[in-house]
Amino acid sequence: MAKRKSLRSDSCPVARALDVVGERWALLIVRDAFDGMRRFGEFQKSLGVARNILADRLQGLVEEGIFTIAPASDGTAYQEYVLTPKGLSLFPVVVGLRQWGEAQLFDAGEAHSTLLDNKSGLPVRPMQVVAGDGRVLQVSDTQVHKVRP
Amino acid sequence: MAKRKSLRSDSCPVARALDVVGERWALLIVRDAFDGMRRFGEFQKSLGVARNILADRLQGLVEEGIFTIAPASDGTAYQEYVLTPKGLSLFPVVVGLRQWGEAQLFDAGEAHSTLLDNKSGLPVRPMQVVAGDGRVLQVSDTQVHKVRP
DNA sequence: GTAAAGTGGTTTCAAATTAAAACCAGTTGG
DNA sequence: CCAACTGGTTTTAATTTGAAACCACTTTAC
Repeated sequence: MAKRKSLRSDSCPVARALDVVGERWALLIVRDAFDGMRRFGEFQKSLGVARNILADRLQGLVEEGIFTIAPASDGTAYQEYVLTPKGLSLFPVVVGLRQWGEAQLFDAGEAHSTLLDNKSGLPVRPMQVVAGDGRVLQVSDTQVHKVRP
Repeated sequence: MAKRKSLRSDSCPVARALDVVGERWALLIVRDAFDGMRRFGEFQKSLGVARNILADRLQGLVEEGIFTIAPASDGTAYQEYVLTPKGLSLFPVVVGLRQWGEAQLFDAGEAHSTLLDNKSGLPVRPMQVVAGDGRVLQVSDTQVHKVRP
């Protein structure tokens, strides 16, 4: 196939975002990091992904500033992959995907993991698009304001 | 390469969601649909994607129940791709990606499109993870409650 | 009514990407 | 100090991708 067209310079933020994290493994790695994983081997075991692919993706995510490489926190000479603020700010995206998956991709009665608020132990609220005055918005309540290309 | 491992049966909703929409074009097609596009040609022109790829992706999204095929609304014999409720419910995911892109992938002063509330004409609020009692949660305020695998 | 243009694909083919497995060097544990 | 662990890289083969050509049906223009 011809080389993938880069969307990095697209004026649409969705396109740019997907150019960076819109790949089979990227957000799963980030999800695992939200879950506390930091080591190459932890990600590899959790995801079952080929090691070369994982190495490539992690390097890409580091280049994108989503992870940083830090010395291992257990005192060994190994390294860890730690989320940057840029990576941490993907939290709402991953939670949105999680909730969509929970609602749309599981049979009734089929078990799945859930995201809980530590303080109350209860599930978090469904993600919603909210206007400045607090109204919950549907697609039809919004429009994209385009800038000149 | 070996055939891609399916995540369809993974107990993590994030993994299942990415198995369905975690592909370069899927959410861009959905984004265009949010923007009012319905015809094959509209998507093709907007995305610049090869037609065989677009045909394949649209067929997959129809099979997943994210789009339905409907007769053209302009009275011609052609067809249109219309979002189902399942597809419409991806709205918070796409908005989350948009806002992450806006915040992290544009230089200061670089123009980008924005999502506006029709009623006020103002940008929508940033997506946030919120607890039942209304507290805004960070990653560290939450944990995934796993079910038996 | 017919020809040209538009719509919505499918087919073909070369190049790029992916994955599995083997391999390897430095580190750690016993 | 030797075996196992960690974090990769290399090799190889299959799969996926994309561009372009092709095609059939529909609509529009004349």
